[in-house]
Amino acid sequence: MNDSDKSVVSRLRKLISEGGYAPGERLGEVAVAEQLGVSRTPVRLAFRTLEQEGLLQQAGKRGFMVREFTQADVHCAVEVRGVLEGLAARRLAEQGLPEVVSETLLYWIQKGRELLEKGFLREADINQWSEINSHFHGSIINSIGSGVVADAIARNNHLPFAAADSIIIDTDDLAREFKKLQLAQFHHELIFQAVKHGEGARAEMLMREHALIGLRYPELLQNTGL
Amino acid sequence: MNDSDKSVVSRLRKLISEGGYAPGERLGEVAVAEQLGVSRTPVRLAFRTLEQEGLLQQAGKRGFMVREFTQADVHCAVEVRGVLEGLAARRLAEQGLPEVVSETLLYWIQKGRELLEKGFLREADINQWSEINSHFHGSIINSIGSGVVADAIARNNHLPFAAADSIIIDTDDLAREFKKLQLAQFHHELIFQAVKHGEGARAEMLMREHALIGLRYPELLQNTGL
DNA sequence: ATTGTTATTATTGGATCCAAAGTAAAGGCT
DNA sequence: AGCCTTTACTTTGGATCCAATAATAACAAT
Repeated sequence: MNDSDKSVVSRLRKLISEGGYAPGERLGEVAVAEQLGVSRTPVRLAFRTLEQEGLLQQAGKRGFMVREFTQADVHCAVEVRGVLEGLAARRLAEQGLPEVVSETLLYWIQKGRELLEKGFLREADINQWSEINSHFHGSIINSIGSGVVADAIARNNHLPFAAADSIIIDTDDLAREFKKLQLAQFHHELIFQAVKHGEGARAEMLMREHALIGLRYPELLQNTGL
Repeated sequence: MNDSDKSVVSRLRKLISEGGYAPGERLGEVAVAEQLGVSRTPVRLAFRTLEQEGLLQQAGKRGFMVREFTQADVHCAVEVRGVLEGLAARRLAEQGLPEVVSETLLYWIQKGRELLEKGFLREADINQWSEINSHFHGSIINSIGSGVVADAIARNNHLPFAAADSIIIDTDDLAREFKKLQLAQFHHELIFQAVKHGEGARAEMLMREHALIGLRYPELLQNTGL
């Protein structure tokens, strides 16, 4: 298992988002370099990248520290993804859904149906949903004729809790997660419908609501019999 | 007038956005380093930062090139700013406008009034408006209790044409620019009103429309007698 | 002549070295 | 004894060196 294959950036990103460093902790170049078994140079490069991504922030005049996120930050990050993906969906609806994109979206919707049709969720299904989900969203984002929106979303997704596939939190309560995915799948189908019919405003609003699934839905799904 | 004071990042950012390099042009580390009179190291660091900012992109497997932007990119970048600032305005309206923020916003609104009340525009006024404008927007963005939205906006603003003060384009037709600023000022007042009264949806929509001033308004202001 | 292979060159990535700047610590002065 | 100053040390920024790799050019073979 060659560990040095992965770039320093992604290794650090992983370490940070998995809590390998405490929030607010100051990161020294030498310390991290030794820990990762590389020299200071790649670490210095990585720090700049991670600062731009928002995972690190400057610690006074000296070096960087792990950025700490509040509950409000999490909420905002999810809303940011919502409005940005909403923008993408609206534009796609407004400028007309190309046939190839339509087919792609339908393909991933179908994949989602197949995954959920057995009526329950196995732990192994989670990665597969993640795949399906990111393809569905990616297809929309990348079909609006400009990479600017996709870039903005990608940058936001660097915040670990903001990424679209952070829906899955609780692997213990697979029944509830199944309900969540069922709802997400339904959202996908609604969004496709709206985009297909050129209903920009509806597509945008559906997408914005869709983003909130991971945020406020858990309690509701508990209590309603849905 | 020490030129090496400014960091390599900002010098390069300026060079790129002012067209010092052709879009699509490939940038070599050594060439740029020599041009700026520094070693390769700070240039390498800067390239990573500028890549994250979206001004550079990877050129195949080797190095970076100046990213080129289409008309669609410009349009999207402005809309991205619109939805993000719209989100900020909505949240501020929803969670209630704190008194200090209210006073700050009123202060900059007043400054705007004073700048425009003489009924015409001098070239020297442009920088002042830019100042007023960024303070107004900044106050909203930074008052929602999380830096995530502000960060996303800041990253988007790195695209030179997306920044909020890129309203000013035409210094030749100051009469038309005056009309534009008058309208922008009016928008500011409307947005404040909406936020003040907790009208989240209205505040959001006004802000989104406000972002489009630099994009589609020129022709209209020409023809309507407004 | 064209294509495939090889060799040379250019350019980037990583490591190390040196200088500059900041921080902490120790000692002296009031 | 407390505070200020000076000194020592830690840490980062910049430059240079070496190695790895991609691009290019040259050469050979079909």
